[in-house]
Amino acid sequence: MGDLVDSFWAVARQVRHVSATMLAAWDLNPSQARALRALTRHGEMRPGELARHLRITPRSATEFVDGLADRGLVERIADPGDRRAVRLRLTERGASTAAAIHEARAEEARRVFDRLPEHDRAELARILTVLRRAAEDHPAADGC
Amino acid sequence: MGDLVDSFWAVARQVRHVSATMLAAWDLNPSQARALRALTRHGEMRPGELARHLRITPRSATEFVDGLADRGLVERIADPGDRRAVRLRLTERGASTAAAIHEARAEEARRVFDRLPEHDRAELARILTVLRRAAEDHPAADGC
DNA sequence: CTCATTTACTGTGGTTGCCTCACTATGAGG
DNA sequence: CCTCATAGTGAGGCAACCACAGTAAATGAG
Repeated sequence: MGDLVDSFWAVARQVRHVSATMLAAWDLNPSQARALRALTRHGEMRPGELARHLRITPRSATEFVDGLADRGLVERIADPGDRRAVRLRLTERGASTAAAIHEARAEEARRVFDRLPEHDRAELARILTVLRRAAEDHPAADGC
Repeated sequence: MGDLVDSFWAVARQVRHVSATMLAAWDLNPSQARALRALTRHGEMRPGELARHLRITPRSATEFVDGLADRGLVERIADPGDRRAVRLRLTERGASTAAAIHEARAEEARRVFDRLPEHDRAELARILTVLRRAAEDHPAADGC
């Protein structure tokens, strides 16, 4: 039964490896990719909100945004209603990068999970969904 | 299909969280636990070997061993056949700690995977094993 | 209006967990 | 011996986070 955890981690390592290899192509680390993704999903938001989505401190969100802004993927714009605040918006380039990454994620999934027969893949998806549901007493952070 | 990866990570986060909580009880981080485990599994070994098992550099292995030695869980003993080398041995306390962690891992697995009906758990185990096998062209690192 | 309190972000300066590089001591082959 | 490889480790660095404190602006009580 501890074996289940072992197997789980073994597969997780594979997925992470494939994933990291893929992201390297855009010179982004996984966290930055997550940030990009949260922005794509939920649209314009403030650093504090981003922090909550990624489950990091606001201070760290500032850094992530710095990194993404340096690469021209997001821009900080003034919040019209609150002059303390900043709003984060994907640039054109940011949006297309996010889309490309999303596409590549599917490819990545294929590379790892294609070894499974169709039926098993569906089973796996179903079972993981059950596990996932079960834990989401607290609302979901944005995916990894 | 990218959903599969998402679900996978969502569950991975759960397992990691439960796992980290558990390890905190021993004041060990996940890497140290892995080291302990490798030593339990494969017995006495040298720091270089440990590094290979954990897929870290030999330099980092030195640090891990420092940490474990400080806690009295492993000891460095002289290699009889090579005076440059050191052998790592679990102390009594190290061995029992490793056993306790192993036990707790099973408990942890139960806590996450117990929500599944018996049948699904078996299916999951089977499917993960297939995925795991498929990737082990290069030999497995030790768990986690 | 005015002042205390709260909120939003960010500068400074850790800590952790790894790495690279270079060094010492030792072993192994010609 | 002398050279070259190998085992472990000291020194120092870098990335990804964190906590704390500061600044600027909003908000609410009197």
